Formats: sequence, C-alpha cells, structure tokens
Amino acid sequence: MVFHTQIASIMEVLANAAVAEICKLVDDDYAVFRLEITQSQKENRTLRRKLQLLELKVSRERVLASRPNSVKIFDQYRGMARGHLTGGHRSIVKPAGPNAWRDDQPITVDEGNGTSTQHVIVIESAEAAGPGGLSLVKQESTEGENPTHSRDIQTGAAAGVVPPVAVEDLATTPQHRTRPSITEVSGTLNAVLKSETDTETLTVTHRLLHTGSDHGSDPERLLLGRLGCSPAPDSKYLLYGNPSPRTVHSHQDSGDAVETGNDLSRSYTTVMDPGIMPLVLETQTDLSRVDWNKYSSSVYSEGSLDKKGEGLVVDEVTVKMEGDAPLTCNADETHLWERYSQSNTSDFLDCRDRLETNLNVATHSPLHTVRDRDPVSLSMAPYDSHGSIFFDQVFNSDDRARDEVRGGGATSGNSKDKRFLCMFCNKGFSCPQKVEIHQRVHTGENPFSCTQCEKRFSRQDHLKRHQRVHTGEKPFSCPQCEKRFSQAGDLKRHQRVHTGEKPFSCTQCHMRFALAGNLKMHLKVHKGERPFTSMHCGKRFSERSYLRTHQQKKHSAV
DNA sequence: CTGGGGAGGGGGCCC
DNA sequence: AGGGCCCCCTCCCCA
Repeated sequence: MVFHTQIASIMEVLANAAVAEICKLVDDDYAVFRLEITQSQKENRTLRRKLQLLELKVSRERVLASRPNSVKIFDQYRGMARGHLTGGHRSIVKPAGPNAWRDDQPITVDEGNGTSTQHVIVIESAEAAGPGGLSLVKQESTEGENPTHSRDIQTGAAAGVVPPVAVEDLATTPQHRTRPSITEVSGTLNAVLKSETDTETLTVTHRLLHTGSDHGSDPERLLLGRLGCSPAPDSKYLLYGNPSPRTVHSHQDSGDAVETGNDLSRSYTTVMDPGIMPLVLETQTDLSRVDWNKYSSSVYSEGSLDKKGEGLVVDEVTVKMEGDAPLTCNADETHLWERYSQSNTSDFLDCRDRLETNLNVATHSPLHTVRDRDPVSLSMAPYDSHGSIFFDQVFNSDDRARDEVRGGGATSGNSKDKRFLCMFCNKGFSCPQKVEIHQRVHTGENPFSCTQCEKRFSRQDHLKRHQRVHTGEKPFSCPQCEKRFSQAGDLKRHQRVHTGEKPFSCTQCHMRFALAGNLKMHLKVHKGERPFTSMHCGKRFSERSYLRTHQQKKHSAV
C-alpha cells in the first residue's frame, strides 16, 4: 500500500514536471511564432512604404517637370526631393479604425471640372488614444493634374463623433498666392487650408476642418476611426487634431486674416521666407504651452527648406498652440514625465498617451512612430532646448550623461556644425547622413546583414565587427597573458585582471569591481531585488542566470 | 555571488 | 560624404 502511494506521488511529480515542460515549450513556440508574424508585418509595412514613396516620387517628378520654378521642399526622407510647395502634395486626415481606408486605395474626388482619381496613401495610425485624435493621410494625384487646382478630400466619421478633416492644400502657383480654394465636399466646414506665396514670404496656413457626420455614410471613402489616434508613422506632416472649438488667429508676419470658425479645432501657420527661410508654425498660446508642440511641430514640419532649390533649410521652427485644451505640462505632469522618462520608453509612451488623452490634444509625437518610421533627416536651427529635454531623457539618458562628460551631447545641436537634428530625439549632428544613421536607433532599421548568419546590423562597422565571430579573428592580444580578443574594448577590460584595477565601487559597502556589470549585479544584493522566481519552488533570484542554474539543478535531481 | 569574456549598440572622430 | 576605427557602455552567459 505504501509502495502504491509512493508510486502515485512520483507519478504526480513526473506529471507536473511534464506539464511544466509542455507549457514551457508551448510558450516558447508561441513567442517564436509571434516574433515571426511581427517580423513579417514589419517587412510588409516597410515594402509598402517604399512603394508609396516611389509612387510619390514619380508623381511628384511629373509635377516638378511641369513647374520648374516652384519652391521645393527638401525631402526629409533620405534627402529625396519631396516635391513642391506648389505641388499637388497635400495631406488629409483619415479617421483611424477598423474600417479605415486601405492603403493606396484610390478615391474619387470631384473637382468641379471633372472627376479624377487620387492616390491616397494612408498613413497608419499608430494607435488610438482617445477622442479627437487623428491620423494622417498623404494624398497625391496619380494622374495628370492641374497643379493649380486645389482639391479637397473629405473624410468623415460615423458613430456620432466626427473627427476633423484637415485638407491641406499646398498647391500654389509660383507667381501668385493661390486662391484659398477650399472645397467643402460635404459636411460642416471645420478646417480651412490656405496656401499663399508671394515674392517675399510664403505663408501656408493650415486649418482643420470640421466635417459632418454624414460622411460616415460612405464607408468606402469616409470611414470611421477611433478618435484620438496618434499621428501616423509615415507622416511628414504636422497635425493637430482636436475637435474642440477654438479660436483661430491670424499670423502677423504674413498679415493673413484667418477666418475664425466655431468648429475650428486648431490652426497653425507656416511662414517661409525665401530669404532666410524660417519655418514658423504658430498658433496662439502662452509660452508654457509651447514646448511639446514646438517639438512635435518642429519634427513634423516640412523640414529642410533651402532657397537654393536643392532644398530649404529651416532656420527657425517655433510653434505655439492655442485652445481650450492647453498643451501644458504642469508641475505634476512634469514630474510624471520625468518619472516616466527615467523609467523606460514604453512607460513613457504610456505617459505620453495619457497626457494626450487628458489634455484632449492630439499632438504629433515622433515617439508614436519610433518603430515604423523611415529615417528622416531634419534640419532645424537654432536648436530648441525645451523640446529636446523630454526625448533626451527617454532615449539618451545614458548617452546624455556620457556626452556631458565628453563635452558634447544631445543639446549640442545648436552649434552650427550640428544643425541636423534627429527628428526623434533632437540630437544634433553635423551632416544629414549621420542623422540618418543615428535615426536607425529609433527606427530599428538594420540594413547590413551578415552573409553567414541571419543577424542584421544598423551599421556597417558593426557588421564587420560581428563577422569576426565567424572568422574567429581576434586581433587584440593581451601582452601579459597572450589572451586574444575580437574587440579592443574587451582587451582593455581584460587587462584590469592584470592591473587589479577595480574602478567600480559599491556605495553601500566597500566592495569594488573591475566590471560595471558585476557592480550592478552586486547592488541587487543590497536592494534585495529578486525578480526571477522559480515556478517549481517559488524561490526567488536576483539574476536570471541564477534561476536557470537553480532549475538545472532541480531538473538533474529529478 | 563574483569574476570574467563574448558580443552588440551607440557616439565621436579621423581620413 | 562616407567608411572605418576607437571608445564606452550594456547585456548575456559561463566558470
């Protein structure tokens, strides 16, 4: 009888172990599967974006050929000429959501003088954050169009709440101000876009239009989306979307009287002086509200403008916001930002979303697009330090400290030789290529792949260094012990073994370490951090490797 | 736990 | 302008 009981208990233990093993295997497989899916989706998105950019380029070149004297906007995406301010390049706002437009879905636009098919590039909305948010849609004519015709694309929304539609008409004639031609296709006017140029200043006034809910009746074109969507990954446009009523001001420099409408949710004015070419995106607010918007607007403004025709270099970008939903980071929120930025990026993103929701402002944050954006080089100077702090803390907290030590750093972008700023973290670089390379940090782009394994790298020298793994090359040898290393840093680190140097000291005790990682691990002992728990016995460990060792011991014991 | 190495990420600088 | 290198840092793993 006792024997049977023992057998039963052993069987139970074995069964439990088997179940645990199966669970682990299933989890692992699921993780791999999910990774593969994510990878595929990412690749699809990348290919789609490339296709879209290609189409964009082709159609833009067509327009360029027809209007050689127009002002170009320097392409932020790999320096490719993006087109004309006077071209048929415009953005519209698409409600994001389950019924959203398909990418590249042609839509028909009634221009009054006929119907043409417009190629709509739907920029994916990163996420829905709450009411009022918008995603952007780039739209470009795919057929021969008369560039002087401004067109309006309408979008609508269903489900009661209608997201504003921004119709941005940048189609101006080179000679004169373009007629502020805004065609309200249907619904309530809630956004007005006006492009104006003259010989001295080019003023582009964007306003968001409020559309009627009847748009929702046409699901093919006007699709319901979740409100409060964050800006789109590929968007190179500035977007403010908030259906709340606000006042629209006129830009003093341009002298444009901007209509005020009850439904206007947001406005901003872009002024580009061909002489200095500042780009000022401005709405009314007090300075305390500026920072975030300044940053986001800066980042998503049309970027480098250069009067030479190659591109325009934006020398100044300032943005003011106005409205009843102040984009202010008050004391609490400032702490919040700091706290989140000190924790990690995902938390920070959460924080950002919350702020957006709470403030009822759809800001255009590059953070929403970190994963999916193509690298963008953006030139902006003088540098605005306010807007950078936030991202600096998030993305470069360590680097910043390091750079401070080195006398450089993210905030050094205001120097003349570092006027090319990362659109994600505002870090300054001396030339656009360096910005592009740097921005791979944010985009995750890894163009250099190893021929001998599947690994990919963002930089060529990293690939080269990696390939020593395959070649076994270890060019760095220790003069004391003949040990060899593939990296110079490894040798340097190793030599502390011989010198006895232990530069990392514990603040809690008197222990010293030769390696920073060892000190870090040691500190967990003081803190009592044991985040790794054994699923078998509940024992907790400060390091994953300890847990693994423990489990291996248990496993071998069984 | 501690010591130490492998390898990758990222910035700066030089040529 | 772009490649390459140096350097620092970090994570992970193993003894």
